[in-house]
Amino acid sequence: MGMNESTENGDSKEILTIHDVARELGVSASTVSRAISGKGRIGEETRQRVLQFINANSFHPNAAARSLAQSRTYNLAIIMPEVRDLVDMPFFHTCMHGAEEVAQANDYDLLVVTTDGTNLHPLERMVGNRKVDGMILTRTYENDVFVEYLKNVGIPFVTVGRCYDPKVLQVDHDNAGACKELTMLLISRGMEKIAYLGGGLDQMVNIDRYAGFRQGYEAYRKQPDKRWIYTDLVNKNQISRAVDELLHLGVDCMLCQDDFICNEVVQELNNRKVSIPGGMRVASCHYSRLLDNYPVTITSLKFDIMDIGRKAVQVLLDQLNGKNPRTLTMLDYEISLKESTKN
Amino acid sequence: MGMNESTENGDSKEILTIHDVARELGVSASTVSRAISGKGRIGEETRQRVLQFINANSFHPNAAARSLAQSRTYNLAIIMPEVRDLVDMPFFHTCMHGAEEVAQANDYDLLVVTTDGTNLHPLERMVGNRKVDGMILTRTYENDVFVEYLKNVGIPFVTVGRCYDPKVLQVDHDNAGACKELTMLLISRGMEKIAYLGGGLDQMVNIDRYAGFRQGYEAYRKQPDKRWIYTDLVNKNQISRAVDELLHLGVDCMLCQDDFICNEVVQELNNRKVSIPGGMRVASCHYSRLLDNYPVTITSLKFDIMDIGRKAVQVLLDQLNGKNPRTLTMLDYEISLKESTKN
DNA sequence: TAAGGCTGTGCAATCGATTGCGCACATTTG
DNA sequence: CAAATGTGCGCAATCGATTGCACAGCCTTA
Repeated sequence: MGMNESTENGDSKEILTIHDVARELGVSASTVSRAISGKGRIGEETRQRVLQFINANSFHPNAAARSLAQSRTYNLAIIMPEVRDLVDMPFFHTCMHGAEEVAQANDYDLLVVTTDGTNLHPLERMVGNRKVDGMILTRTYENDVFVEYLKNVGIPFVTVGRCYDPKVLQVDHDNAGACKELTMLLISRGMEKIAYLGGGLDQMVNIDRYAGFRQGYEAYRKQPDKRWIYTDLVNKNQISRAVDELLHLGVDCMLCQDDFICNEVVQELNNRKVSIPGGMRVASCHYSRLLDNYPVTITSLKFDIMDIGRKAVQVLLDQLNGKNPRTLTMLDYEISLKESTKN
Repeated sequence: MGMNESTENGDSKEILTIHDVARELGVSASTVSRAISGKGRIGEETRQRVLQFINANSFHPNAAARSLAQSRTYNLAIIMPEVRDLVDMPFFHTCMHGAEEVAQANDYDLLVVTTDGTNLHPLERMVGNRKVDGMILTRTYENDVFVEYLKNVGIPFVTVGRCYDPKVLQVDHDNAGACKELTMLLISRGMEKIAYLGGGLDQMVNIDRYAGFRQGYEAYRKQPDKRWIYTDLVNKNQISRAVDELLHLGVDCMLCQDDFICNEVVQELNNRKVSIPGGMRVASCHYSRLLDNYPVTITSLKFDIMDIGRKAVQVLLDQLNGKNPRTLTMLDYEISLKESTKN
């Protein structure tokens, strides 16, 4: 071995530090740091030399040391509901992937944390720990404990979906606007008696969609009959009964709050041999591939869920970088008009 | 203000360091550290006093500082496939939640990283960074680049699902064993001509299930007819054609590699007005709620997917803690015998 | 040509924990 | 009672980056 100690032995298993790099290049560690960060004064030539070496040896500065020095972790947490309610997990997961995409593009990492919505402990640990720079809350309720806690400790965070506190950073689709537009469209297509099938008004999204439905009617200076409106459907039996009652009442169209309810409604109609759209028109305020199962294509609102995660991270990063993002970010939607509402 | 400077001002927004705690208690930082970690020599009384203070003030040691000192991050990464193939994302997500559950229980955090399966860059960053102590690979292929890379750099990792390299830590359900048992059960129930509908033999799980099917036949010293066997079904059309052909061949039973294929098969049979189990028996080597949509209940294998994530983290933690876990961990399954295979 | 400004770089402190070592005191032992 | 052993705790170095400050060398400018 004629070479010096710093010989790389075949494959470079040893992970370099900034000092190794400095020594190798005959400069000081500060210089290397400045070359990487681009902050501080440094000669252009030196800078290139360092950068080149770093790329060639795929050096990455130790995350812990950097965090400690900068008080910044380059980590974000996304708080997910527990898996129990599997039905709408795809929403959260898709959202998560959107978040991860943007995080990764900005050299941030995303920690997943699931909670039951009441136990603050995991959050407290992360906050005390200083393990993340900010958080994304994927599901919040009225007077949410997490929201209140995070406001209190002053950690940057964003809610996915509208938050009861307008001062909190939040990203959402325009659920109300979308449902209003859809309702108006249905009315304009000649539907006179539109039933609304919803449930779970403890969640903002459901509140907004229902409000949108009402606004759609109001825009035409009309009123839906109270008997056409359900806002407490949470299981199959209730939906089944609602469908029965609405068929008796002779409504034109069943506007479903979401894909699950819509899926049930379509099946109930199938079971009763009611054809769509011949015997009944159906629309959904949210699309998912659940609605792909049927021979008839379903009119629905389409929200790009990944976008919500992407935007949430963007907003959070803006906040962390001192740009002041708008408090409420509204995302676009699309109305997909299909056979199920042909008149 | 008669009190000293360290007065807590209403709510304690300031995050404490170990030194603050030490000063407050009139001990040294080392003592606090030892009280928390339980390592080193420390008097029991002091220990309790520190612990009590820490709990009362919800102190958590700074993660970055701890990482730096210990060269341990208490982070794990889970590498997820890209969202493109949404169909089997639920598997990965469920797995992720299992992993997160055990991680959280052990005061570890879980980073989600999605990759396209070829781009090493995100992994290289995490390794160079030292941002995680170990990784979980949720999907691996023959001679997987990630597996080879991680073996090379010597970071602890576990694969979800069987790995081509038997020396790698891996956690899986006993797919082969389960399919063998299911096949035998079907044969024992009088099915003579069992068709196998599968596809995607580039993935271990599919290879294993198919192998299990063959073993089930072999255990009875029988052979399935070649024409009953499909191992290349990847889209609806192919499945539709396969169902046609198999109906012509007059098979007894259609054993489907997974829930998606099974779902298609059931629909195709419905479309052709073939009743189940009257006209054809159907079984699936994997259950999901996709199979809940039908009036007839479907015989299937049930694997607890969260378990696979849980176990993956357990194995990884064992590895990190110096216990030598077994290389291959096999998980239990359940055979759910339902109407669809009544003879 | 001396004074002042600018540039590139290194020194050394710092972030907040962990941990080997040594000291003081208490307890046991011959 | 002196020596040996054990216990509890503090000192200070360490992990690997970042960053304010000082200094050397060069370029302006009067």
